[in-house]
Amino acid sequence: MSGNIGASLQSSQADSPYTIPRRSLQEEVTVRLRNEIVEGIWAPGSRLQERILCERYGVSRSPLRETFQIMAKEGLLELLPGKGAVVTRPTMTDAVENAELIIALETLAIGLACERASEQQLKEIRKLHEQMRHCNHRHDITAYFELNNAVHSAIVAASGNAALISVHETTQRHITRLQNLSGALEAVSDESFLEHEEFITALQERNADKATGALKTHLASTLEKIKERIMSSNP
Amino acid sequence: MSGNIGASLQSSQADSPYTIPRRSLQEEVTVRLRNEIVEGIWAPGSRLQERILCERYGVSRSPLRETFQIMAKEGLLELLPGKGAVVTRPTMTDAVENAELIIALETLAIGLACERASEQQLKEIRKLHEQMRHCNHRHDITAYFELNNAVHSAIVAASGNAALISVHETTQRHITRLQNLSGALEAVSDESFLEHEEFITALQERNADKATGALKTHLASTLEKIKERIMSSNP
DNA sequence: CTTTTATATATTGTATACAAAATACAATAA
DNA sequence: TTATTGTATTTTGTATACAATATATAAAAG
Repeated sequence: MSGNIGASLQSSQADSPYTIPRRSLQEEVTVRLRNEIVEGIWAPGSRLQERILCERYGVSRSPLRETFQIMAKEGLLELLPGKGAVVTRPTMTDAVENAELIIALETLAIGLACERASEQQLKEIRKLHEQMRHCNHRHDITAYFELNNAVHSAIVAASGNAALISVHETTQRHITRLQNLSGALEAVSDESFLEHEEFITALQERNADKATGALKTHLASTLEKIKERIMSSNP
Repeated sequence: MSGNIGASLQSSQADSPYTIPRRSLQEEVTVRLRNEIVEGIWAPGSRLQERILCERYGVSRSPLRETFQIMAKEGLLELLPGKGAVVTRPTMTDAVENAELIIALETLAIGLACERASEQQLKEIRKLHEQMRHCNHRHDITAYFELNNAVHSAIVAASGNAALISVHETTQRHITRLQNLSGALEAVSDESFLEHEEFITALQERNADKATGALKTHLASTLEKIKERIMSSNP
């Protein structure tokens, strides 16, 4: 199997005299399983049998079970004692809850970023935003969507608050998963893009009030659109 | 050893014909180790050797290592590949970051609670608050502190947002740990209690604007006091 | 005496083994 | 047929075994 983590790792050694990669099998498995669940490869409600996944990734049960604990903590798996791991089944409620949460997180982040972001970071954010403009013109929804996540992550990163960054990452992942599962990519409209431009500009001006206001408006309307799409796809 | 989880669990069966407890050793160990780190029994920077903890809890390495992953995810342990688990060393920066985060979380929560809390929940919150009043009079700082956490948790619970509840729990735990380590229990002053009363009252009136404003004020001033205490205890 | 290197010990990362529980399935009774 | 019960199989929970890495200690070189 080409994706055999165990086999591929055994022959890999230090990449350079300075950097020490030292990643455990568990870390590799975590990244892969997490991505596969977020991408919808493992359907909600699926039972993940240890033997199957051990064979898939070419690892034994020990690292896999450690991964299971992490994924459960992240809310992607549910561990039923004595029964095993089941992929969580996101609901409309989950979507709303995570959206409410991420709005609060990003509102905090952009306010902090207005104070603390380096000029370099602001430039990078603007750059990503301009790439979004390009994708909007070309109607490249997938790239637009990925860039959008990248912009929001970059703003949170610019807040410099590690605790916030960590929570945001998990929350954003949940939302991405929901969008993948429902097929509801964020609406790419000129109107939505203009909202986006507004808080990016305010951020560059380090105008916290304006930035938080514009961001809240944008996220609220985005949430509404996502809700509509989910509703129409789940009749 | 009296705290031997493995031995005590082996003989424990279903508590009632209806509820099936079914807790794994890993869950038991997680609860215990987490509490011990939060309480400061394991000092920041301590290396947690598997053999030692296995003996302490009377379990083998498998459940312990699963616990390690969870604790690392929660930010209480750092897992150094090849070297093992080290108890994280909270910094002043961590305190500020978590405080910024929890303010945002609780602000969101109280707003949602104003809309969604049941009358029963509001009554319960008021009850806890009245107990705080009592502790304030008696200068029972420890009980006051615990009740304070309970009130804030209850408000978050009343938001009905599971994602928010989960993140808040972890964040509050970090802050509690910081207070335990620094010996900086929340300042119990009449002024602080009056601030507290203000947002509790606003919540009961379901006045979201007033409640969020009062809560923000209270948390900000609490943060300042904690900062002062940490500063003075870490010269 | 300090530094280095070699060796031994300890500790972790991963795999496997074993027992208990859950699931699947077939045989039997109603 | 449907329900039930007993049995076989699978799967999990936990413990242990083994190999690789890291740490500690001691010997040797400077």
